[in-house]
Amino acid sequence: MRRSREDTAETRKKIVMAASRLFRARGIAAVSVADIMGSLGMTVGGFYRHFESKEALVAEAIEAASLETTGRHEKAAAEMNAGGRAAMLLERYLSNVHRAHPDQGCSVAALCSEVGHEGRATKEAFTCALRRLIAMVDEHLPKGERERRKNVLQTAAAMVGAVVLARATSDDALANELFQAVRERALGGGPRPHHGGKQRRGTA
Amino acid sequence: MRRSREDTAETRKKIVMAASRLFRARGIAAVSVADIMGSLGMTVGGFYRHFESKEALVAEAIEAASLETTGRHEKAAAEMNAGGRAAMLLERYLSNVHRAHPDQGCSVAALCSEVGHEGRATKEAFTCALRRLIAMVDEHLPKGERERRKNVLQTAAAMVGAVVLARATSDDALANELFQAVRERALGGGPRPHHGGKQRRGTA
DNA sequence: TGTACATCAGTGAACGCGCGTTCACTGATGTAC
DNA sequence: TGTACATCAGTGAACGCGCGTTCACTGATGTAC
Repeated sequence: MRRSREDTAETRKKIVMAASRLFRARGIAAVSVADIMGSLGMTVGGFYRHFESKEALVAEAIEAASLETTGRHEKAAAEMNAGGRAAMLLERYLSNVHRAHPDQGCSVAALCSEVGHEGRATKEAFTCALRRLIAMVDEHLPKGERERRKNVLQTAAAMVGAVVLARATSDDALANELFQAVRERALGGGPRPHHGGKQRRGTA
Repeated sequence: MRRSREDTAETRKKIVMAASRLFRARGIAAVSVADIMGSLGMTVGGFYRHFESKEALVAEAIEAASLETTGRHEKAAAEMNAGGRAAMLLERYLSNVHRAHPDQGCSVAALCSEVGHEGRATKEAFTCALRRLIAMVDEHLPKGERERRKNVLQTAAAMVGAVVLARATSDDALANELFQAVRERALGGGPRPHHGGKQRRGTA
C-alpha cells in the first residue's frame, strides 16, 4: 500500500545504507537485490520503485559509504590537536579493526579490484570516493613538504594496498607487518630516535 | 572418447592457463566454468575429469599466474645490469600497459579485493602469490638500506594499490599521477638533483 | 473541513537466464594375457 | 607382437538454484473539488 512521502524517503535512504554495508562486506556481485531488501524485512519488488536498476544503486551506495567514513574520521580528527591527526588516521585505517570490518570501513579498499570490471557510472562514483580519500590523507599529513602531492598519492596507494592485501591474505603476521610498514614509512621512519621531526631515509 | 596421457596432461594445463587469464581479466565470480572450457573449444562436462570443483581450479590458476608473471620479469631482469632493475620493475608494473591488460599481469593486483571474500584455499594461494611479489620487490630494490623490510613492504603495498586504483578509476590523469608518485617515491625522490643516493624527506 | 478518487509504495509470484555440478553415453587409449 | 576388454577423457543434456527484473494487485496517502 502507498506510504507517506517521509516514509518513502526514509525507505530509500535505508536501502542505500543497507546496500553500502552489504557491498562492502561481500562485494557488489555477491550481494543480490533480494539480499538488500531482505535485510530491511522487505520484498524484492519494491526496490524498483526507488531505483532504476541494481547498477544505479551501486553508485549511490559507494558515495554514501565514502561520505559516512570520511565524515566519521573528520569528526574524530576535530577532537585532536593537528599534530596527532596523521598518526590517528594511519592507526585507524591500518588496523585489525578495519581489516576485520570492511562493511563499516573504507569503500575504496572494500571494492577496488571489483570496480575495475564495472561500468562507467560505478567507476565514476568510485573515483569520487578515491578523490575524497586522497583529500583526507592530504588534509592530515604534515604540511610544507617538498613534492607533497607525490607523498600524499603514494601514501594513499600504500594505505589502500595494505588493507586490501591484509584482507586477502590468510597470514595474520604478514598483514600486521604490512600495516606497520606503511604506518611508519608514512610518518617518516618509525621507532628510531627522533631528531627535530626530520629524518634521513636511505634510497637508491 | 579417451585421450592419451600426454593429451590429458596438456588439456589440464590449458584449462589452468585459460582460467588464469580469464580470472585476471574479469574476476573469479564473473567467469564461469563454461566460459573457461568454451575458450578452449570444449564443453563443460569434461572439466570435472580434471578438477574437483571451480574453487580447486582457482587456487591453481592463481599460482600459475603468479609463476608466469614473476618468471617473465626475472627473465627481463637477467638481461640488465643490477642498477637498473628496480627502475625497470617499477616502470613495467606501474604502466598503462599493465593497467590495460590485467589478464596478462599481476594476479595479486587483479584479484586482491575479491579474494577477501573467498575461502581458505584461495586465500592461501593468494598469499603465496603475494609473498612471491614481495620477494621480487625485495630482490630488485637497492640493497643495504636501514629498515629495508619496511621499505619493501610499503613499496609492494603502494605498487598493488596504485595499479588497482588506476584500473578502478575513470580518471586517466589521476591513474598516471598515482603511477608516477609511487615510481618516484620508491626510487627515492624522482626528478630532483641527486646527491650521493641519500636524500632528505620531510616528515612530521 | 469533508468526500471521492487517482496515485503509487510495497507484495509476492513469475519471467527468462546462467550458474556449478551430475550423468549416461561414446569411442580411443592403455593394459592384461 | 596381437587381441580382447577395461578404462576414462570428453560430450551435451539435465539437475536444482538464485539472479535481475517485471507485473497484477492491494490499500493507505495525497489531492481536487
